[in-house]
Amino acid sequence: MSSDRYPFLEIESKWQRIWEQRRQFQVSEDPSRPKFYCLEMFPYPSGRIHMGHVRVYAIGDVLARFKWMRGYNVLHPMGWDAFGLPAENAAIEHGVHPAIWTYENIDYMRAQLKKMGLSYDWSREVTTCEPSYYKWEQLIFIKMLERGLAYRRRSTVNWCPSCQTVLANEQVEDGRCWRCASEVTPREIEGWFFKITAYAEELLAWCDRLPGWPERVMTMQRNWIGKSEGAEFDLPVAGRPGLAVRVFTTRPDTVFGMTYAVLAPEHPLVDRLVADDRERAAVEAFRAEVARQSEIERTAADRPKRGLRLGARVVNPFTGAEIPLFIADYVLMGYGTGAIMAVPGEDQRDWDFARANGLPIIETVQRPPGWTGEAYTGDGIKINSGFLDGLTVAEAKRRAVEWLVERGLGEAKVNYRLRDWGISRQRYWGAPIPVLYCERCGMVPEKEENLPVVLPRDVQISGKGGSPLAEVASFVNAPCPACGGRARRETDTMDTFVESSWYFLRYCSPHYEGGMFEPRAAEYWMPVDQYIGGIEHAVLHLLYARFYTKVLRDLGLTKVDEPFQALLSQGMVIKDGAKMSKSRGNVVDPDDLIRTFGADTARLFSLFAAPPEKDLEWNDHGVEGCSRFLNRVWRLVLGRLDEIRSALATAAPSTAEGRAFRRTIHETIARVTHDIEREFHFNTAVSAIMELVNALQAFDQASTDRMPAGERAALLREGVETLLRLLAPFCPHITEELWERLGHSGSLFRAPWPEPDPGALVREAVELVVQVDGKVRGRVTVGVDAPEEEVRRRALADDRVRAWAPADRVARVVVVPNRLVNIVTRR
RNA sequence: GCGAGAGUGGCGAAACUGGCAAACGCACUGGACUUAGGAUCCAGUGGGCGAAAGCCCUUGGGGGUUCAACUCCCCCCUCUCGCACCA
Repeated sequence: MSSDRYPFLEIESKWQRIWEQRRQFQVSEDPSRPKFYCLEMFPYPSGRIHMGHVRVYAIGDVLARFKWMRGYNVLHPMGWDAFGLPAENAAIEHGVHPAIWTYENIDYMRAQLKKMGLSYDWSREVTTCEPSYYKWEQLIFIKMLERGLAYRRRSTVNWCPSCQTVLANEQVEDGRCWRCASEVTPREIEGWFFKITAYAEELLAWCDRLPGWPERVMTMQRNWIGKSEGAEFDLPVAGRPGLAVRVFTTRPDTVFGMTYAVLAPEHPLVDRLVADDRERAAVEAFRAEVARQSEIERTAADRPKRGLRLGARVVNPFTGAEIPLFIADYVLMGYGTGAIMAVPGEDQRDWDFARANGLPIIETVQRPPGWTGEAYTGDGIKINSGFLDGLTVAEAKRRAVEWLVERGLGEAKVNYRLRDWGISRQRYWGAPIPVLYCERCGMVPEKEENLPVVLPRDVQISGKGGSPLAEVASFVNAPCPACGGRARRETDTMDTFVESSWYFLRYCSPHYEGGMFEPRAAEYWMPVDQYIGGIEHAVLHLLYARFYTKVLRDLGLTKVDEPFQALLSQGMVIKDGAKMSKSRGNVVDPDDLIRTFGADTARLFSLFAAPPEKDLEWNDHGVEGCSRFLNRVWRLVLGRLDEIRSALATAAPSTAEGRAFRRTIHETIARVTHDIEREFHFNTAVSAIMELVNALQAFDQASTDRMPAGERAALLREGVETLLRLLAPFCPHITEELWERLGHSGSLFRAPWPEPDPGALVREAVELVVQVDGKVRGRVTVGVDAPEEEVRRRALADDRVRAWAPADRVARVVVVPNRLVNIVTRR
């Protein structure tokens, strides 16, 4: 089975060694050359790489090597997102220290990646759990603290009972922990936040200015930021001067349709509004009922809305009318003011609630004719709305806000769904938050010269809850940086998404000791020209990194507004229709794959089987096909080695057959270049290369006697050398080896990417399809750009065409130059 | 419910700004070479009718625009992903 295969194991390790010895992919800033920063999302060192890694790194490597060959100075780094919970869980389960577990995994996975033959500058490897790395984010934390961008507050947060820590909003999916899928529960806790909301508007605005990002991701980010424009104003409580319910609405035009108002159950005003013990008891019972529902139940679709009518009433300032006031579970304390005016005529939720509770419904927008729906949210002319009558919705919104502002009752207001990023984690394996709590001075940041605050190694990790750091006296007890008195260190660590929010900057100067990164290096390399990673980070890492970059910019550290120029979000690797997972037993192990078929085959298949943004269905037979293809290339080149080596470098064919073959070569160059550069359609680029191999083989077999030997050899050489160069980014080992065996001394990756020769692309003649009434009935061969009259005459002269379209029935002839002729007939 | 994307052979997929649907690969069938082959090479392979030449049909369904529609427009169906009481 293996005797006919090319010796991929030897060849691959040989070239991996040579590239490393030559430091082939080490780069430095070189202003004389255009730069290209190619980055794939760095992995978490979970233990072993999986097929998803193989795919994403193969995609990045094709791009990086392609850019190398096109003359770019390519930064292509790799590192480790090394802090995180699995390390700590491993410690709890197996008693191994998180650091040891992490570094062992890194060593293993680095070796695996090296076996893939990836063009990384390994001298820039970054590991985020090292003090020399997180030192700088501690420094930035202090600077953010000074500017109010980092702050501490008590709040209700998402608590994962299994991970024993707080989660950011972005890390909760369907009410469950993004990592372990446990149901999260609300918990009142003191914690640290980054003020990402201060950048909501800018993050949103730039969503329209990143054309290199997939629309899908931008839409998810826009929705996540969730900007809504409207008005905020007071509804005075009837008979309680000085007390008012502040409401937010995006539809100030509908104020005349307000028939009741609603507070969130936990709204602080509720306690002041209850009239007596009986009402208080009812409120408490209602609150308890709401609290019993889990997050998942609360957000389930079509949940009936439940509410409790309070004795207090509020006044609609526009009409002076007193309306009832409720607390209800469909109003959330966390958004807007935690209170709404209810307009059942124009809001479906209010409509549902009004119907269930027998409340009146007033329509304030003229329905379109034939309207049969319930609440109407479309555009139209205002009715039943006092001074707003006759206006459009947009005009009425403006006028209503003016009215509020003139009377000092309210104002225009923009709300965002985005919340500040909770970064405190009550866990050990993360970067310490560099602040202390002094008995006299209160909260005090660590002095810059004392950074890094190093995470101690010697801890007891029990998993019992609470940060294990709290038990380490030598860590916790430290002098106050302000007064020198007794202080206790913060024992929360930072969310690991903080490390990944700036690693791409660290790669620019990974050994720089004067700061986060060397400004000149970052100015040269940033932004990342092409970022590649999974869609699962659409509102996690990709939003945090954008935010953090803007913070660094505003601290004067970088000039870039956005970290990632372009984003390619690759699909999953699936097998038998489902994501690969141990429990399904459909996992393909990259080690096995590389051992059996070699890295070039593994790379080729993962690039060929599907376009990068789509899911890739793994198919063992398909892998064998790719292996077969590489063996064919191997035999093709070695079988003609002497002939090719003796040939002239370029061919000037004297025969039509030779010219046709040379045209195929150069058309392939154009196709492959276009597919890689413009579209990232590596699958079609590979198929074009396969077609070239087929053409080479056909030429090799057919041309032996019919062509001068020198011409044949020169064409074979041009074909084979072009093939190797086009295939090089995909399968770097076999192509380097064959390139060397052809007698080249330098690396293939120092050879320029081929350019199509315009002269070779010229055709003398083209075959046109002749259609009659849109159906193909014949073909004619004419000169390129033949005059329309001639094309028409030749098409009509074709025997078969005449049978379908006799001269007397021809109504019209459409000629598309160099493509086809369509003859339209009268019936 | 809202938003985004997608529906093409037995399978993964191609088809540039409307111009030969199914490139390339897998699988399958037949043949060659072989002691043998699951290696390699050659031929075939969307469906139907036909001995063949050829004819008809076919890109989720239905309409439309056009000389010409996988591609553009309208309606409908299905699937995937994201958001989901955000006022």
